[in-house]
Amino acid sequence: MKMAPIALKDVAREAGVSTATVDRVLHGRPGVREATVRRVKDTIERLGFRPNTAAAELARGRSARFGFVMPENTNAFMEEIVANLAKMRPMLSANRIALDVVGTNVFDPEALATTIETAGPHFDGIAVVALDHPRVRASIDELAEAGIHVVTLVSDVPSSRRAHYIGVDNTAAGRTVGSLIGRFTGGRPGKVAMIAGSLSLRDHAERLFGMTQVIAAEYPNLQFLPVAQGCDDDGRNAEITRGFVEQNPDLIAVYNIGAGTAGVGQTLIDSGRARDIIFVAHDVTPLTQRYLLLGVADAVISQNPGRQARSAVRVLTALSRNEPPLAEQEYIGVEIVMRDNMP
Amino acid sequence: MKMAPIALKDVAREAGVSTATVDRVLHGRPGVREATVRRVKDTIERLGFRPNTAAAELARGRSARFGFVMPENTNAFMEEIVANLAKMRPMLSANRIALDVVGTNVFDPEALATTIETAGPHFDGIAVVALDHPRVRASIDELAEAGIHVVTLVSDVPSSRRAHYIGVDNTAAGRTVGSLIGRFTGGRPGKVAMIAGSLSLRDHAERLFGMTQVIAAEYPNLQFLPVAQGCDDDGRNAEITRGFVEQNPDLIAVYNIGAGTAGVGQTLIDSGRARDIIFVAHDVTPLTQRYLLLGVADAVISQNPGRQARSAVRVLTALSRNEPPLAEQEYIGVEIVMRDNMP
DNA sequence: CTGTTAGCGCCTTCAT
DNA sequence: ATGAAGGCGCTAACAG
Repeated sequence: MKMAPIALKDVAREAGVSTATVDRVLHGRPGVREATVRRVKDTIERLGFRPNTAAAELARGRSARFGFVMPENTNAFMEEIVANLAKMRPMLSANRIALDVVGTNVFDPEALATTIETAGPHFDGIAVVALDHPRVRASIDELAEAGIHVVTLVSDVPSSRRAHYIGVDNTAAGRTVGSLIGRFTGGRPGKVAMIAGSLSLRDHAERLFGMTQVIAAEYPNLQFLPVAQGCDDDGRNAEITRGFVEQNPDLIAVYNIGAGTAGVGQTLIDSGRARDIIFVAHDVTPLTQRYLLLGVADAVISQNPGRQARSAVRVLTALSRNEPPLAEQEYIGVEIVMRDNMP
Repeated sequence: MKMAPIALKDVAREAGVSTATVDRVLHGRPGVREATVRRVKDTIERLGFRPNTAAAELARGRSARFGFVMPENTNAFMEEIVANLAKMRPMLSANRIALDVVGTNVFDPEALATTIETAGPHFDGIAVVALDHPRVRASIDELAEAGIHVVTLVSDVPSSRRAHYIGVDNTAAGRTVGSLIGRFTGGRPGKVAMIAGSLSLRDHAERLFGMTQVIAAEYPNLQFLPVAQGCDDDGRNAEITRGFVEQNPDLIAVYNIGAGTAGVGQTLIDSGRARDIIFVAHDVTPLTQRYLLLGVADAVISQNPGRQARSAVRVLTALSRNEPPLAEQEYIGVEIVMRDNMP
C-alpha cells in the first residue's frame, strides 16, 4: 500500500495549468497572473507537494566549483582541514561539485588580497582563512559584489560582505581558557604566562583578551606575566618558555594561544615541572593528545577541523543554490578536550 | 571553457559496450563476462567516472521511511531530538524520505521489545533509544535478520545486531566528570555525592563507573557518599540532595548523573552553598545554562541532541542505500560545557 | 501570460 | 552475455 508521491505534474493537473507554470510559481519567476499564482500555491499547499531534489538537480544540470584559500606553511590544524576536504572529493564530485585548494601567505595582506582577487573569479564560491585587514576586506567585498559567494573560515573579517563565518568565537575560547586555568589552580597564588603567535592576528588577540578578562576579574590569586610572541615557532616558543620557567619559581600556568605547542611542551617537560604547571593549548593533534595523556597538558581547546571543512562545503553549496544555510547546524563551538574525552 | 562531466554513456562508448553493461559492472551485477568487467572497470578508472547521484536517485525512484522509537515521558533532551527530527522533515521529504516517531516506555523491556517488533516492519530502518536487556536484544536481532536496519540512539545494546550506535561513550563521560570534579576541587578534601536516575540504566551505571574510577584513583582527597537513585525526578532528587547537604558540612561536589537537575540545583541554591559546592550535570538546557551563568553548576556534559538526530538520519539513509556510514563524521563526542563556551 | 517539448544521466525491463 | 529503449520528475527553451 504505497502511494506514489506527489509530483509537479499532479499539481499542474489539479490546478488546471501546465507544469511550466507550476515551475514558474514554485521559483517565483515572473510571467504568471496573480490569480494563477495563488491557485497554484494553494494546490501545492493542499497536496503537500515538495519538489524532488534529485530531479531538480538533474534537470538543472549545473555544477559548482569552490575554492579554498588556505595558508601555505601548513600547520597541523590547517592540514587537517585540507585532508578532510580531500576526503570529501569523491562524494562531492558525484554531485558535480569540485574543490580546489589555493595556497597563499595568509599573513601578508597584500598577497592574500591578490590571491582572493585573482583566484576568486574562477569559482562559484570561495572559503578564505582571512586576515582582518582593509586590503583583504576590500578584495572580499569586491568578489561578493561580483556575485561570488565568500565565506570566512577559522578567522573572520566581520565588517566584510562575507556571507558567513565558519569558525569559533575566539573571545569565548579565551574566556574558556581563563576559567579553566582559574578553576584548575584552585585558588593557589602564582603567575600565569601567555604565549601568542602574533598579537596582530585577530584570533590570537581575541583569545588573549577573553582569557585575561576572566582571570583578572575572577581569579585575583593569579598574576599575569607579560605576553610573549613566538610566531607559532617551536624554537622561539621553547626559548620563551624556558625564560618564564627559570625566572618564575611561582609559575603556575601557561597558555599557548597559537601553534608551536611542541616547543612549549618540551620545555615544560625538561624543566621537570610539567605536571605541576597547568598548561592549556589549542587544537587536538597527536602531540597534544600525548601531552594530555602524560599530564603535561591539562586541557586543549579544539575547533574541530573536520566539522569546519564539512560546514564550509555545505554552506557554499547552499549559497550557490540560493538556499539559506542552517545556522544551527553550522554552528562551530569551542570544545574543551581533556584526557578523558579525547576523540 | 567548461567541459561536460563524464557520464555513463561516455564510459560505454570508450569501452565499446552499452550503457546497460556499464551499469551492471558499476553495481557488481551478474551477467557480464570477466573480460568485459575488467575492460569497463579500467575505462571507469581511466576517465575518473563517478555516477551522478541525482540521476541515480531519480532513476531508482525509491523512497525510504524511518522510525524513531523514543521514550514517551519526554525529558528535555529527548524532546530536543524529536524537535530536531521535525525540523529536518521538509528537507527529507524533498528527498523522498519520511520520518515517524514512535513513543514507548523505554524502561520496560517487554513494552519496548513489543514496540520494536510491531513497529519495525513498517520501516526501512529504525533508530531505537534502547534498554540493554535480553528481550530487547532479541527483538533488535530479529528485525536485523529481517533486513531492517537498526541503529541504537543515545543508549546502546552492544551485543545486538544493531548496525551502528549513535551516542556518546558514557564511561568516558563519567571519567570526564571525575577529572573535572577532581581538578575543580583543587586538592581540598571533602565528600562527593552522586545521584543517578537508576543504576539499572546502562548509561547511568557507566557514567558512575567512569567517574568513581577516576576519582578513586587520582583524587584521594575526595570521599564518596553512597550513590543515590532518584528516578530522574525533581522531587526525589531535591529530597536526596537535601539529605546530602544537611548531613555533610564537608560536601564538596555533587554529580547528577541523569535528569531531574532542577531538583538538585534548587536545593543547592536554597542551602546557600550553591557556589561553594561543585555541581556537574548532564545536558544543555535553558535550566542548566542558567545554572552555569549563576555559578550554581560548574560544568555540564552535553551530547548534542541535534547532532545525534542528524547523525541517525544520515546513518539510516546510508544503510538503506547500502553505503557505509562515515565513522568519523558520525562520531559523537563528550562535550564539556562551561559558562564561557555555552552554545 | 501560458503551454509544448526535449532533455538531464542513470536504471530497468524486455529483447536478442 | 549484451543491447535498445522508455521512463524517473523537473527545468528551460521555444512557441504561441
